[in-house]
Amino acid sequence: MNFIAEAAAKAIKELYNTDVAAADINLQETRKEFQGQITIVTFPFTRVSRKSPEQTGADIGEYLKANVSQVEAFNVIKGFLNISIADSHWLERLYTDIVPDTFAAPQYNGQKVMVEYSSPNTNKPLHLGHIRNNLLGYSVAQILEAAGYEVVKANLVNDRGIHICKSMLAWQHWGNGETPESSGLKGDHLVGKYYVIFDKEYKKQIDALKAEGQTEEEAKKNAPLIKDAQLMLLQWEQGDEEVLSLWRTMNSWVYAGFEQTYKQLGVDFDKYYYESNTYLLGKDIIEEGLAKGVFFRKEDGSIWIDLTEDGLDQKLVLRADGTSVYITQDLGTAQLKYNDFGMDKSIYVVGNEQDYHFKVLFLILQKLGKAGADGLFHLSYGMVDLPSGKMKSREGTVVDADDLMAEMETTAKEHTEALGKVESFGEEEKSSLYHTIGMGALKYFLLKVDPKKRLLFDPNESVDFQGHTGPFIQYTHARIKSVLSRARGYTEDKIPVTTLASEERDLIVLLNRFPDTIQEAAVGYSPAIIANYVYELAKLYNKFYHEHSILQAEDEQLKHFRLQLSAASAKVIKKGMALLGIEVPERM
RNA sequence: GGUUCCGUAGCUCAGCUGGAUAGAGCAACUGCCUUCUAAGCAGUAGGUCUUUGGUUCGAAUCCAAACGGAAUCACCA
Repeated sequence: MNFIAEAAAKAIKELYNTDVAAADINLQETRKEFQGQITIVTFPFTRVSRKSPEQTGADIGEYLKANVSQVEAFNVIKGFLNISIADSHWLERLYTDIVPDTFAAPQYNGQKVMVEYSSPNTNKPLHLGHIRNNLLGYSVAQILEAAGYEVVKANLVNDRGIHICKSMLAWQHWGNGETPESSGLKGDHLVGKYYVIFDKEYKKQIDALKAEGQTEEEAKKNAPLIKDAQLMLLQWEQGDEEVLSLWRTMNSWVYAGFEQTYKQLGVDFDKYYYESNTYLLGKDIIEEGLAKGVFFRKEDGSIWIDLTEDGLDQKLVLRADGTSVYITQDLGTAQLKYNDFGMDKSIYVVGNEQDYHFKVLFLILQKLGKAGADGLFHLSYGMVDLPSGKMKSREGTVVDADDLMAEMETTAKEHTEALGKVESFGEEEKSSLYHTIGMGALKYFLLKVDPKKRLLFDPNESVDFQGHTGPFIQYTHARIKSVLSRARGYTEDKIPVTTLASEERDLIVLLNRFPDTIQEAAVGYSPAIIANYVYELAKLYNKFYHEHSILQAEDEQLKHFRLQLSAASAKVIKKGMALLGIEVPERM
């Protein structure tokens, strides 16, 4: 709608002899209770017009009508100038922009971006919080790609550390050689089971020591199990073959399990990083920082950075014994990623509980003057809470990812069967439909909310299938496809329609906004913007569908026009949902 | 205690680069399937936008303070 802003700027120049940049003219959509599609707020210009808001609006309106061919009419209500754009302009948009296959196709912007997401620990299965992370990361990657970036999806697997040793140790003690095959358990669940066992036994030992008179703190340190776990970690770091071999075995179980879950979720990665390979990185960066005077060494030999001038604290970056801490690794990994891909931007999809960590990490990289440091971004999302509060894996109050997905499919099946529309479907088509709908409901539920906000999930209240939901949008798509298939073909030619019904015009106006919406979502790293847009589109299409007959339109030409409009709507719904990682069925 | 984030209808959320009478969905109530898929459409009801100040022609939106909630401030990751 740039031409309106430019014309309005010209109008102000000629009418009031004042220069206003077109970009400074605030255009908004006309509210639906008024005539027109575009509204200019005239209050800001009363200063230069020295007239009332009404008169100013009328002046500019007259000018636009006289000088801009697309402007057909206008009305002024208080300080609002509502402009009606001629239907010919909207039809032009439809046929030259929206209908062609190239609509909203990515235009490479010359930039490369890495999106790191998922980044699981290998000692327990994925839960609902990980699902939000995975869906966000995958969707943001799709959105950035659609916005013109070259995208690398990365997964940094936390496959080492004390937590994995805990699972390994418990398995050695109480596993009796159990394997995924022998137990029938998915590998990640099997390993998770031993993590829980470790914790239970560890607590028993703590209680026993406390009964002997030790304090809680002492007991936690002195329990034999935790000492064994620490010893095992040391052995792992020294390359003890027995420990390494068990570690490899158990990790391979977990990976097989994760792969299955990722497949169900429909997410994937271009590059895997493993902490077992990266945990020693970063030490050369510490040296570099010392040399540059960014870091300093304390008397005990530990190395720190002072961030008090930036409103933060002093932060340890290397222990006195020369071993890494979390941030040491992350410094090294950031460098490794940049060396591998040389990306312009690097997005970390990590929960907001790590806000402080990333603030520090990015600040350090900037102070070191690292290439790419300005392109770092922490996509910080809110935790998923249950009505009872936070999910805690040790207390068993987590919503397991695999269980939840299975439940969603079952619920989708029940809903669908109750509606009795799938009698003609084959078994394979049915089960694939249930998966599509169940995952659609879950994904949409999680993605429609602003990533920054915390999310409340009530396991007792099933995810809806009606209203502002994934299945509603999927249904709208299937509904359009059904009409299109009944039409047995339609012309691709431009139909010489002259006037549009209001629902038709509204649809074109909304479809026309899709490319801008993608950009907006990319800038804000927000799938929620896409989710809300697609919902609005589906809602509007259903209104159109209800108000106007397509196949029984007044004449052949109108019928073809409405079929084209319907096909365009289906296309945008499908593309929009794909940006969320949600599939859309041909029929349901 | 310091820092950061959040507070919109009974519930879940949009709206936040300041603009018209604050919008959806769920739940409740009312209509609409002999007509292209009723997982739909239309309607009724539901609001001190946490509170108080400030800036402004104009504030849910910006600023400040208070209240309420969350996270974080580890030689854990």
